[in-house]
Amino acid sequence: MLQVQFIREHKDEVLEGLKKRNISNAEEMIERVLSTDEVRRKSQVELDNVSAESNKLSKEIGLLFKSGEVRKATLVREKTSQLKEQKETLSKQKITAEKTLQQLLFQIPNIPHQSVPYGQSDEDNEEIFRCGTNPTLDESALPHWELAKKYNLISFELGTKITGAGFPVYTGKGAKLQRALINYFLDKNTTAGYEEVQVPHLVNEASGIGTGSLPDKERQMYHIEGDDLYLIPTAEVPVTNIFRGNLLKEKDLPLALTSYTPCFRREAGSYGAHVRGLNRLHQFDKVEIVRIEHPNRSYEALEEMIEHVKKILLELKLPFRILRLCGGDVTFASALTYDFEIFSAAQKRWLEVSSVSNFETFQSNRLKLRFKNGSGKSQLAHTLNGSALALPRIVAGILENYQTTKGIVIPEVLIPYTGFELIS
RNA sequence: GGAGAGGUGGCAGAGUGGUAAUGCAGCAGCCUGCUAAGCUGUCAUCCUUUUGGAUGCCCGGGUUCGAAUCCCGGUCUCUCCGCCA
Repeated sequence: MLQVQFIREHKDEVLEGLKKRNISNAEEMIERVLSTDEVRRKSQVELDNVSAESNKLSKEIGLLFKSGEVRKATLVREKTSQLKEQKETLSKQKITAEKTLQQLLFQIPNIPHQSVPYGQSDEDNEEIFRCGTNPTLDESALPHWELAKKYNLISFELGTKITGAGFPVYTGKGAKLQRALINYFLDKNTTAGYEEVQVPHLVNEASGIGTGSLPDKERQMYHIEGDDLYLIPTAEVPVTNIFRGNLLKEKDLPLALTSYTPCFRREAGSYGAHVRGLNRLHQFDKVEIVRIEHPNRSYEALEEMIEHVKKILLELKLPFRILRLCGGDVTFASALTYDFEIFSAAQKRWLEVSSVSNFETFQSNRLKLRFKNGSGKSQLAHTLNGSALALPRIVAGILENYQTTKGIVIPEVLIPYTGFELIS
């Protein structure tokens, strides 16, 4: 959430940012924010004045009673009833304005970083890096869902039976490969300085709001009605919320955490051929990295995260590219996002396996996540996160790209984790 | 699930109707010949921004001229009992 003060003082910058996101009614939105803010401030001033007056009288009454001047005290007391009424109306006015403002602010996305390119959709994303050669498979090459069936690695049917579409069951070496990847990712992340944490997979409303998953994207999260909890769509939500409401010391920064969790997404309305197999699921596993940074070096941190994810994909020897998301594609809360896509050779398409973002103060403002800076003032920290990495599409990529006539070859770095070299 | 106790600033910790003590840490300044001590201010948020004012004691209501303090509802934590992986 942007700070009103920021919008007030950087109106043009905000408008430019919203334009980059192709928000057509940006001017109208901002005008409404500013006018509501004005109402809010005005009613606050009025309320403050009336309250000051009534406080003064209250004090007087107290003193009069103390000195035994009961009659005088009663007289003054009569005066206060009018003020009380005024106070009530003004306070209602103020609260209404505050609530309206809050709702308006909830609807305004983060301002994209200056390096974010203009664009409408994912087609306008800017490729900034490409690595590895796409393997050329022969005619008999199979997509991963066929391979999964052939080698008994994943059963989509079983998942459908137990739960529904999009909830696969991993079996035998498929399950083992999955676990190997999780351990491998966690090891890479902890070696790079991220502290491993295990967090709840259900979160409350406040946590959802804190990271920006609520209130706008309720449709993406599964909601547990009876207890009013949400299944996490990503570890980002519980992990970042560890620090909700914290006032950190400057020397505590940066904080770096990693966590493995399953992720639950409703993905309402997305069906069809390109969501086959592991391409898009309602439940999947992911290892996430999260950082809390000093604003001065959050973009440096973002670069470090990019390099880190890059290194992992290079080790796995999967062909990949990095995209800088354009204004039309960058997510609501993010200022700058880089997507990593691997090339899935049998499907002949790119699959997103990681998304690394800097949210600047957008989340920390909601979270009230601050630190005491050098001059003793509290200041909002920057939050960042990224996948390192999402499992299913990595599995898809390995199955497809590493398929041979003998079977599926396990990438070398994973062999210590799987305990086998070949799936046949 | 039942019973009891409790939730106060970054932290510690007073305050049981008269408007948030005190200590530690932090920040700024002053002073002082020794990595220290002392003094002053600052030290939650918002508005005005110059003096100032308002709000804020887990959340939401209520009583009162006035609520951290009293009443009602909720929530979380701790202790005990019960149940249990």
